[in-house]
Amino acid sequence: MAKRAEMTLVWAHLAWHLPRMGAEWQSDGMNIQPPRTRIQRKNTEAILNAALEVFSQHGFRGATLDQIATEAGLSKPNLLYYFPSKEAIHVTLLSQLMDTWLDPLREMDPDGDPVEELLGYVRRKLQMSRDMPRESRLFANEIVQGAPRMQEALATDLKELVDEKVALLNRWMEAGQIARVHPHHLIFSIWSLTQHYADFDVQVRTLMGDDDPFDAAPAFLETLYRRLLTP
Amino acid sequence: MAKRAEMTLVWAHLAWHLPRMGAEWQSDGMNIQPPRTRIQRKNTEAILNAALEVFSQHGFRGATLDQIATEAGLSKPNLLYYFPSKEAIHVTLLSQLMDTWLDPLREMDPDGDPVEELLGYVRRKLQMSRDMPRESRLFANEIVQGAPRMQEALATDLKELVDEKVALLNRWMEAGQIARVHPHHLIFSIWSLTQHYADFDVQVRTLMGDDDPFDAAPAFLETLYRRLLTP
DNA sequence: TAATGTTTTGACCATCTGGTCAATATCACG
DNA sequence: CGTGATATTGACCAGATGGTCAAAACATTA
Repeated sequence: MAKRAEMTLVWAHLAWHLPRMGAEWQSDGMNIQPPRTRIQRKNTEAILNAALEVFSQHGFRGATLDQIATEAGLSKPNLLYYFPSKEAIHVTLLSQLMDTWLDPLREMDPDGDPVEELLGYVRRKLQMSRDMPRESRLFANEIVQGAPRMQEALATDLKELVDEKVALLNRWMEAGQIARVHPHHLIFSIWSLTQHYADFDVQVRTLMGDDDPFDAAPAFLETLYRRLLTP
Repeated sequence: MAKRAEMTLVWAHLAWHLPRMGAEWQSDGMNIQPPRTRIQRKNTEAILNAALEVFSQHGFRGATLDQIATEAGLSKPNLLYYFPSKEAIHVTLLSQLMDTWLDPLREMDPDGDPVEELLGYVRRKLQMSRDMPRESRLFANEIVQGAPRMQEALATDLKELVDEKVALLNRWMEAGQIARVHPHHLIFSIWSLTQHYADFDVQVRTLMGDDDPFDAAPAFLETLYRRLLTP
């Protein structure tokens, strides 16, 4: 089972600012607690939320620290008190959200009914496009532009998880429990079909007028995948 | 039949620079010829090609005039001799490519065999992702960020064409020639499944290793749409 | 080749933007 | 309440970037 990528020392930089720290958690080696004071917790949270908003809408380069700071209700220098650079905010966001993003795939259960497991995955993924469009667009922006800050994660964490699930799909196909299709392409199809509703939201809504795309999407995707996968 | 969007006076700005012009084409009212001299043709072409490269990779905000100029083999002021601003280049690119982008959909023939027409559309669209990934990413960048410079075109030209094809799909479904599915979602599915290979190229290739995604994609999509659409 | 139209460029400018820093304000706790 | 730790800010800076301009170089053609 692919492990969740560790949240590797996202807060390490704060150690720079912070003169010396209470022994109870300094001595503890790897076990560094993220935001320590009440204020730190509140502000880092506000910053990451603001950054998600701004980065997802304008991309890394198109976002400015001033925008993020304003959105977070802080001054720019104050922002930079919590994160050492614009890039650090972006990287933190990406790695922090990576896990959440992959959870639906992780949940696909080798012991469940194959078609239902896949349909469940599709459903969860669609739900995520509906509930977390900003996260979807954050990743879309990053990957469309060649994933300059994420290739590492793609080649390691993501690949590991995908390889594992591809193997599972292959087993299901060999057992005749789902139709034989190219497993990688099957997974890509689920990603593209579901994330499309978040990433291309403007286009979809412009073309559908008043209809909410998410009304009919679940049924459409269920039909599609039942017909594709039923052996 | 939805008309091709007119290339509305993309070159109008050049009229500013150009002192006075020979009567043979000045007097001709609307009929302004795009690049007039040999050099103009060559340079505007080089600029648009360079801009496509740079914008598709970095997005509007992430691209710089210097990058585009260098890529085009010109100096920055020289660039601005041909286009009045960065935005003008971007807009020109978008509207110039819009037509090409929609051609595959236009070609879907009301009098052909429905399933084959749709499969043909899928095939053409996939081919375009393979042959014109930069164009795909240019649009992806624009739309993910809310289509700030394209909403107009989406709501008019694109909507008109899509409405027309949705009507066609509905007729086919009522005649029992293809399975009944939500026509808008059907079209979106084709867009997302095919463009995914261009827009998320890095991710797809990272996960597939040495396999070329475009080897198996046609068969995968053919299977998918045959199973979905065969009544 | 002179004259006119066209293209190219170096130098320059204003603004934006990521980031620094020293000083000040606020907080937490003995 | 005092004191050290934490948080916030105004002023500032350097480099990047979109864009201008006048002058120079180059073409074209009469």
